[in-house]
Amino acid sequence: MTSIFDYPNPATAVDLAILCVHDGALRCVIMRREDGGVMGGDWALPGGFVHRDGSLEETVTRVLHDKTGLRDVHFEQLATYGTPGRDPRGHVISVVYLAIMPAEVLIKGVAANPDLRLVRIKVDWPGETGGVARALDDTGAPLHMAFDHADILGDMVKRLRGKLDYTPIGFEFLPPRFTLRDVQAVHEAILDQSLTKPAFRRKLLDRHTLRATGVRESGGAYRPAELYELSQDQEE
Amino acid sequence: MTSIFDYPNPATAVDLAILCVHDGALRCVIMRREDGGVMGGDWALPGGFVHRDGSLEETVTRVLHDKTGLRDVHFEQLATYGTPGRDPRGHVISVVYLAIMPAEVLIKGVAANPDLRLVRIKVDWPGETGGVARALDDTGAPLHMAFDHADILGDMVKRLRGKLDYTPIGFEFLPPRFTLRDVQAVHEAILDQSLTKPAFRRKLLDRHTLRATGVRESGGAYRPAELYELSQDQEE
DNA sequence: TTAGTAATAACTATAATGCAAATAACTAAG
DNA sequence: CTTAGTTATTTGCATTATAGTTATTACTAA
Repeated sequence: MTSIFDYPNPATAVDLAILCVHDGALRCVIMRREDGGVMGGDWALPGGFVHRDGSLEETVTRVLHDKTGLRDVHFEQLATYGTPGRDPRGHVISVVYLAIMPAEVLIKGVAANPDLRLVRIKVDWPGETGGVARALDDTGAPLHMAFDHADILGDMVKRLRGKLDYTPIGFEFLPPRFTLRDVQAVHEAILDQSLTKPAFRRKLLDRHTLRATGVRESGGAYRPAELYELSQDQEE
Repeated sequence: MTSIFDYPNPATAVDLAILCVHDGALRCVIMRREDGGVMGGDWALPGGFVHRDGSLEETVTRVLHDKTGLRDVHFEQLATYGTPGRDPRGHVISVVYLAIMPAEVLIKGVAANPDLRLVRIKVDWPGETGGVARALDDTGAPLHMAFDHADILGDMVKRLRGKLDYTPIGFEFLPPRFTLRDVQAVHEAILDQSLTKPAFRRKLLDRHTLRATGVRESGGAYRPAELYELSQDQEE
């Protein structure tokens, strides 16, 4: 019997935007391309092909672990990109996922693989206008992204900005216990604008049900901030 | 040379949620399944496979035209579903798109194909909580959806509700000229709750730059409402 | 003990929103 | 020609949310 699988199908891949917020900026993991030079691009999002009878989520988990050694990370689907010609190897449809975690976790994962770099993501448009994003190295020089990955990173920033106010996604960038200033730093990095402190505090305490732990930050000079955590029912 | 295309890939399909608002309810096109009986489901979203070197957008246009005869319709990506076992024919990854148009346009398209029905979509959860949706026929009886299509319809409602306030997506359900009451009817149908008229007017005239045409509704009894249109710069 | 700094709280002004009523525009009937 | 009936549109007010400023508190370091 003839099956749809006997016809030439495009291949399906999963690409990951592995993210954290560090030093006041949104950062993403990019990977040096092995077969570079075919196009101009030298850097790309880490990814892998979806195997027959493997789920998209399994593929995300596999790619994430293969590249960074990390497990048990929050991820969610961004969008799917399928324009022919976007990959010079052939027709590849990429389902892109965001993987979000605290900076201290991701920095360890990136250190384990010399092909990976954790770069600053910068956009030239305000708010949720949309457009491409650039990946900047530590000196501020832009790294050229392969395929349509600059567009994908732009869509990623737009999505994060849109969800930040109405969902608890910002907390995925933080460890289980965090100060309110930490949350504000995450929001400011993603929105690329400074926010007024008291207004932000109140909005936060209203919208997401945070629980004050009573425990305070330690080690720093000056007055220590209180540590908060998400109350159980809000943790998705 | 060995290529990734020599390995068994899952097939990629595009499924469409073809939508309008009519008679105070959000409605979607569903299709009688040819090979029904394999699972319990008899109705599904119309779809088609993505051909090698064909783009996702081309596939959307093709499926839409093949099933309804319609062209030049607004569409946008919802999400991608790839759990193995969701389709009994084999491992199929579906990229789902929303296609949105005025009711009078869609009703004509559905009439052209006896396998299609335009059914009311109903959810049991408030706001943007999320969950499954049900498809109801004209008598209010639920029609059983095949595969994971009830989940997809639920995600669709959630997405529409989320975008309604912050994007001009609601206007895609309306012809180029419309009354403010028409816009309110679209919002009420999608949100499944009634809104207060003056507040809704103001929000609309602030957020989206509408232009009053000076022309008035004709034919109806009682005071005719003024017709508005989107001002050029807001039309996406 | 005291100065310095950041976290937190209190206060005030402004803007957004929700509700209720009043006015305007039209049809249809007397 | 007038009037009742119905819906569109505008207006005004009460309420709530939001932003910005200032004061207070808690801690470190000298």
